[in-house]
Amino acid sequence: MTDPVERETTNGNRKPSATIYDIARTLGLSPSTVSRALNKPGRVNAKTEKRIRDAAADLGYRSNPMARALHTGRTRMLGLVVSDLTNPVFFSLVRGAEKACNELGYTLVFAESQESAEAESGTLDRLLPAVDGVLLAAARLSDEEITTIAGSTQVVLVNRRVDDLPAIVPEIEAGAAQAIEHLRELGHTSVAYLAGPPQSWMARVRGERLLDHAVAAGMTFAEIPSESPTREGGAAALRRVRASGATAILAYNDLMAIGLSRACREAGIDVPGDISVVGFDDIFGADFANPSITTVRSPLDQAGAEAVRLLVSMLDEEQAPPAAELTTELVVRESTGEATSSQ
Amino acid sequence: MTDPVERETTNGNRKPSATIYDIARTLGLSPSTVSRALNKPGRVNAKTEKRIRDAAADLGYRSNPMARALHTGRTRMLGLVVSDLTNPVFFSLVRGAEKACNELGYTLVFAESQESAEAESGTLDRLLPAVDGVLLAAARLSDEEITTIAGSTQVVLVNRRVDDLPAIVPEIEAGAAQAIEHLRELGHTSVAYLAGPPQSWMARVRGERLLDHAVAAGMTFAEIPSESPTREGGAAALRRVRASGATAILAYNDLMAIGLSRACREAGIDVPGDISVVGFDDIFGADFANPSITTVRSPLDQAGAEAVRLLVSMLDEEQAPPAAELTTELVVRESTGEATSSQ
DNA sequence: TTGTAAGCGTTATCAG
DNA sequence: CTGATAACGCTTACAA
Repeated sequence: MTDPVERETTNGNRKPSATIYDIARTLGLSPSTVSRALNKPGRVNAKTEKRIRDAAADLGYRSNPMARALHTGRTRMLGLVVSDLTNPVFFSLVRGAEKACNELGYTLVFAESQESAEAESGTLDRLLPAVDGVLLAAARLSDEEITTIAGSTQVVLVNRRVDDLPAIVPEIEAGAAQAIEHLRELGHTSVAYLAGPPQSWMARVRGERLLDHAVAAGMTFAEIPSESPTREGGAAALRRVRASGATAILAYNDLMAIGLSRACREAGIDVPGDISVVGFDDIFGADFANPSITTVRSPLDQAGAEAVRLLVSMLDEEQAPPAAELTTELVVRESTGEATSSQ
Repeated sequence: MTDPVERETTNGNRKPSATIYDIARTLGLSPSTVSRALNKPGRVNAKTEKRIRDAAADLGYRSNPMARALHTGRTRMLGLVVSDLTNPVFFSLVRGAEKACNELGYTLVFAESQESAEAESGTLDRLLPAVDGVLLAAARLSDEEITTIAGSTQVVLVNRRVDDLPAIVPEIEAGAAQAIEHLRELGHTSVAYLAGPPQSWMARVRGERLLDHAVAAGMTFAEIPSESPTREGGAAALRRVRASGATAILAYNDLMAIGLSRACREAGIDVPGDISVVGFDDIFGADFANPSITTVRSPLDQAGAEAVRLLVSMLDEEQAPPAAELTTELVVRESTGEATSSQ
């Protein structure tokens, strides 16, 4: 086992990279001095520090994160758990998170909590002990599961709230208000919410706020259940959408809005001529869909970045940074228009 | 430092999770027995093994991957480096890779090699020592940079070739043939390739193969440069596209195809009436864009999964698994039509 | 079948 | 300012 040749075979072609011991040996110093020089600049004689740095560069030294982690208990890795990579909303989230991680010197570890919690537990079991904390953007996890996770590691929720756990959630109230106001201006008096999955916190809350504002605007409001928060789910809801008699539909997300408006057109129902459709999130494609989708944009990339910053500040036991406002914005496109009195 | 209270404060609320020592102690066994029981089923008395497993579950034990890695040299983490998360092609890649990782008991670590190699080196420096190997789907990395990386860790390239490094690349030849054949059948005799970035291996090779087949089909072939492989890049190429006089455009990717065909419509040029547009990849949105895009689909999710499997087999020094054929498929939609003799 | 002990590469404490 | 030395949690000869 101490035989270098033996190690090499188990290592594949990965040459055993240099350690602080190697540096120490070639310089006739002690490993602890090397460690200090590399991590605590200034606490070591300037000249020796330089010699050490040069030697390190020479040998192509890179500190072994595992060894460091073993001692410090910190891996400088953050986990990101999302529920469904198929949904483009997560792209911006991932992107924002990855960017912030980089800036803060962290590495992003990735997991998709597909399907049931059972199925994914293997993934989470592997993920959790490897990271200093996790971002949870997993609508499918139950509150209990989340509480459990929060018991064993630092957690920041994204797009969801559970108890008092730290969470980054773009404003929902304002978005609902903007959407309803837009429809009101167009003369709609009868709207329906094409709901997301009942287990989804965000889907429920959007529905609630939409209801609030619709009522306040003196509108008729119906809630239409759906099979899944996807394009297929949106399309499949067509019958109930028609049956509702509403002149405007607020879909839980853009995926459903796209699916629904396409299904409408295929059924000979004009969007927005016969019916208006509003989505949420402003995902990739909402602008070039046919019709393009009027939507309430959520700054998910910012949310990802904010969540990372919050998590890191928690790890460092600092004051949380002043959370940037994650404001929502109505983007008006082709899928909404004047209410038709006919129908 | 041995004081538990002291540790707790540095740990935040993360309760110091149980170790094999804890299990050993509560059971009056030795740590090595516990380790064996958990990792080498069968090499320990069945009854004690059960006791150990129960105790482990009881204490909520999870093995510390860092500690294990320190000894074995294997972290069971794989890196995935992509060049630009903004491009939806990568979604499927990430998804496929994540899925395969799960199945094989690996964890996926994620990095975006945005911008120049300089900027990202910090990221890579952090990533490389933490993983057992990397998937490189980074068109922006130079061949030299890739060779360097391959010198220090196991590497599998995706959608690209460099020297003899292991690579997963969906068939290109067939895709080019399919696209050209489709246009030939529609009567096009004059086509142009809206090129991707010259540094991109895939962009160059697609151009070459397209040229081969266009020539073989007796077509006129022009290559149009572009600013960037994005929707904006596609739209910005409109002038040169018109100037080319080609009746059909083969865009380097769907993003460009979408951008171009939209720009055409806005300029009053009908797609496919006046000009046909073909894309590559079949990204999310290609089917609901307006017009929907005829495209050569690459199975990027399969590619991601295959790449992971290949990498893992290399790590285990096994025979590479019989690589599944990554076949390409022409998806005909609205953006292509009969060639117009006018123009 | 089980226990003992060494070592993986760091960091941190405590002397010199 | 620098050098021993003891952890960190786990695996694996080797011994019992």
